[in-house]
Amino acid sequence: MRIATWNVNSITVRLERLLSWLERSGTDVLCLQELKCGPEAFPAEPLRAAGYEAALHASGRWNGVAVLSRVGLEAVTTGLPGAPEYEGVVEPRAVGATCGGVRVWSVYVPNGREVDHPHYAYKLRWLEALRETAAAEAAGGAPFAVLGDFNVAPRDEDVWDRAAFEGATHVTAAERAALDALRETGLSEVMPRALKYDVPFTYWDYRQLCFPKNRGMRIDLVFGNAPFTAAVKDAYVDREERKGKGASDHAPVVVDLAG
DNA sequence: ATGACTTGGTTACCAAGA
Repeated sequence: MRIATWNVNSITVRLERLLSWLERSGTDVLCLQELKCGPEAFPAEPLRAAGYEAALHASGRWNGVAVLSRVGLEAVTTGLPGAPEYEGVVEPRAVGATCGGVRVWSVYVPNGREVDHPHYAYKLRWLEALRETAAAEAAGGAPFAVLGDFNVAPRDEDVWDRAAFEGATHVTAAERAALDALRETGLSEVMPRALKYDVPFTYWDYRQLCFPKNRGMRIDLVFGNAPFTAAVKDAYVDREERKGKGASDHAPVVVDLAG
């Protein structure tokens, strides 16, 4: 089974690329983030025609997540239990589903903006809610994974220049501690191969030729429990999808499971 | 040079992304 996660930065703009990539990659289950559409604008019909059911959590202009599956889609959970509010709103940033016997969550962790911004405290609260859900679901013998845009670089080498991130979000001790707390629920990270260069970055800013210069970040992550990671045969970042006109600023992370 | 793209919406500018 091939499982992937991809922040598409608008499913409306990316639809033709998405359909093309699904066919080319042969992905069975895809976790999507930043749909940037409401449920009325979600392209359920073209995806169904391509063979994919969808579990959706979306509300409009910002955020929005989905799980696409062509191997079954059951036990959908819309939203993270206990998710915190931001400015009075619980944003659509998580959706869970069981696909072909594998329990997956597609997550879009809040950006945080600046370390002294309320969005940063919200990010840490949101990661704590994710930890609680993982603690409730990761135990047991069934494969379980959380995949998505975490907006956290786990290690210093996961950003193109550590000095450029001094004082910035995505690299702070508190954010990395939140990932450590997630690991303590029994999850470990599935480290993808890089198809070029040494570190498998997953995001490159649109500006300043960041992609050609490989000024990237590794912030799209996969955490699985032991039954999930034991089944992993291969994992890589498909940086080819970041190329060309009309690309998302994130590349898909692909995981191949035995069976 | 406190910006350099891209996206969708309170559109001919703005917020947000990271």
